[in-house]
Amino acid sequence: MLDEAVNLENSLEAGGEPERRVRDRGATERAILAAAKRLLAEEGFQNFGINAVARRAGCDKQLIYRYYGGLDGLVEAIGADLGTWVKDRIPEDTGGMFLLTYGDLMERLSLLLLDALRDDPLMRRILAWEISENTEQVRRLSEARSKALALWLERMRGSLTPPKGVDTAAVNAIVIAAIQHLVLAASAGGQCAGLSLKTSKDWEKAATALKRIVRGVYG
Amino acid sequence: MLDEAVNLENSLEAGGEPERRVRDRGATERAILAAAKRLLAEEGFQNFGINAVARRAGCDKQLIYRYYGGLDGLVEAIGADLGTWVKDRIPEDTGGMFLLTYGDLMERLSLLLLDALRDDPLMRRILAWEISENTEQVRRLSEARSKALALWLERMRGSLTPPKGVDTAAVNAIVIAAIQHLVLAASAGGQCAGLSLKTSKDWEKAATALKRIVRGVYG
DNA sequence: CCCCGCTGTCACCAATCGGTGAGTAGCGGG
DNA sequence: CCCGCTACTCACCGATTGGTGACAGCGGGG
Repeated sequence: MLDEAVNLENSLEAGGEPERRVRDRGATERAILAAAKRLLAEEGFQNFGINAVARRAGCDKQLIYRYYGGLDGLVEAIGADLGTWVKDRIPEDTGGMFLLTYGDLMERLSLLLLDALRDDPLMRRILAWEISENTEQVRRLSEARSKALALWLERMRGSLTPPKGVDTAAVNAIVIAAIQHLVLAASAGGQCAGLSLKTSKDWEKAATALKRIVRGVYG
Repeated sequence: MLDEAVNLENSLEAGGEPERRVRDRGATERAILAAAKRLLAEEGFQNFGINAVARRAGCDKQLIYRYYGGLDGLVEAIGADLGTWVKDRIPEDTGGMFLLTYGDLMERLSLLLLDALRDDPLMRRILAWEISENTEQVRRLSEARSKALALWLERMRGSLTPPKGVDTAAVNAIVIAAIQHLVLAASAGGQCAGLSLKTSKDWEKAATALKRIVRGVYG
């Protein structure tokens, strides 16, 4: 998949013979999808359009219309691809520790989510997109992302029962919101609410504070 | 200021006589700024451009170049205008309660910030902009917004000393991040991490959870 | 074998973008 | 009254956008 993308991309400026493309619809489709994902991850949703994707995929935009029915279909394909996100981010074992309290679990999950978002530019861009626009396109993508996140959380939680007397849904949503905004702000401007978020030392402080907050509610 | 803006805007489609504009540079400048702020607040940064602002202000874009030196200058003017945000949002008295603990203060501040952001579309759009782009334009605007927020927090805090043993800067940054993301997500999609944020009942639940979190760290 | 279909390319469309230079219109001072 | 300064408008530029129709070339089935 990646090889094909690179090949297609380079075929634009590769000197020498014209380097005729192989006629392989499947490969082209995958190359387009890969190019779209890379483009979105690297450049953001601002300049994400038919022309840009076609340019990066090294093919004509007409093919995007033909194979995906336009940008909407392509975005939908990206959303469908997001389902794989979960599998990649689930450690098989719990790292030797088991029989956790809910507090232990949420602390661990928070830090895992923080790290996962920190090195997933595509997810970050989608998150920013969700916040900035409210088109049908984005709504579908948002739904896919949300479902993936929910599934991830559910898998990680296992069979642990949440404590009583606390609105865990609301509390967890706020914790997740904090994590997401922290990562987004850091990724965009290197800081959040005056807190610098550049060096790994900065992130340690943030992680410590996050742990403290989670521990504060869940003991 | 508002009257002028409305007047200028309507002068486009107002039937009847041409409704000649008065030649008043100051008024035009203010009308442009007001139009820009309204446009940004209502439409977001996506379609925020010279043409759109001029269209909404009911004047030629050339005037924007002349009076503000282009979009950058106009954005800068918006940023400068953000300084007034603080004054509008500071209640004169502390509502009868004084001599608060730091926990009391942060709880109150959190809820105030939540509400303030909830009914300030311009601030929300700027926030979303900060997260989605990293141009010099946005960086300046971000700085102005950040400074306004910091000033607001400082004014509200008064002379209360923070507790020891806690990285209040980091913790507060995370709390603020949570609030901001909550409001942004709600404004865009009506929910955040599976938590619905539409009805006032939804928001009560969120506020309660937020209070619980703040109380958890600051006692 | 030829022909049809599928893959891929190219040329073109109207609309909009940011940006600029030249020209018009009205107010105020002499 | 008239002239000049200034606020303001208009027309145009090249670039880019999303979108469409026509065409080229290879390959497999009749």
